[in-house]
Amino acid sequence: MLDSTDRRLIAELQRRADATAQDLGDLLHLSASQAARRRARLESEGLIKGYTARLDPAKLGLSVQAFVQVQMAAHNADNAASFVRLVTTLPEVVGCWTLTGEADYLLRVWVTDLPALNALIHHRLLPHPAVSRVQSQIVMDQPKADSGLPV
Amino acid sequence: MLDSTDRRLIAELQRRADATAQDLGDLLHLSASQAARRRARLESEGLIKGYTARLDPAKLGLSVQAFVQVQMAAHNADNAASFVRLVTTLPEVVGCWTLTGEADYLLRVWVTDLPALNALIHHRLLPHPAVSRVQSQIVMDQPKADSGLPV
DNA sequence: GGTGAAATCTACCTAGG
DNA sequence: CCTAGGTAGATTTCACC
Repeated sequence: MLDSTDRRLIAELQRRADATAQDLGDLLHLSASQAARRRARLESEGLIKGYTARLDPAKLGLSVQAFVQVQMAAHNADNAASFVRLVTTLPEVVGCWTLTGEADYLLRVWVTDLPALNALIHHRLLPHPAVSRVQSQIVMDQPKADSGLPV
Repeated sequence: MLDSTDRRLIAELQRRADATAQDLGDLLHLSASQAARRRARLESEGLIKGYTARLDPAKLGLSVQAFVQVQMAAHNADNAASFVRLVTTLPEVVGCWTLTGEADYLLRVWVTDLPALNALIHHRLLPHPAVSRVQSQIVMDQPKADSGLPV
């Protein structure tokens, strides 16, 4: 249901989604029509959920990336739903995860500068009634940028 | 140099990179040729670095996502370079950041199951001579998936 | 795996501010 | 002079063989 050619195909599409069917065929030693057919199948199966542009944060004026750990005052569904609603409305928050362990939420944020990070924390996150504690760590370096999923 | 139309354009391309010039033109109330020209300009300027496919982890058999904090035994350039080399060769590690604070590296990993996570930690990370301590937290839920950068 | 019609892109042209 | 819209040729996709 997913052979090694499919895996090489999706690996390449994670690297370069604008590859043409001809490009993919050349890479996989397949005809363009076969490569296109495989890609269409992976899309319709939902394995490929879509395509996105990779942007340069610096060229958007985003110089500070940080991870923010957020602890909740109480662990109930209302608090959680309300906080998640807040987080989804904040464009600077590009990812949010709930983890095992003590911190309730881990946020990944991109902001223009340090004052913007402080504003986010003190004027958006901390005022929320369900939030009890917020701890942020700035990203100094990113030795491995978001590579795609392992295939 | 980057007007509101450009911003709406890149926002849409983060959402749906396979939009045609016609689609983008309709959205932005521009002709297809102008939308295509703006996209080409943003690509050549490097603001759009490329395009990638978004995959469904579950359909790839990846059921466990985790964040792994790694502390180094000593803080010197050789150790760091050696560890970064290791990390870049591990496909399960889809992101690696160095943060302010006590943990030296934060890794984001995708694995098939919990044993695979343990194997990664105990057979790949901990045996590295520069690594002193490893702490992992499993992702329970992802209320906000990797949304694009704020534009 | 191949083919042709349809869609799309791209380079060039013209018009208007 | 710069930006927008239009057009034709080249490229790519897609449905069918």
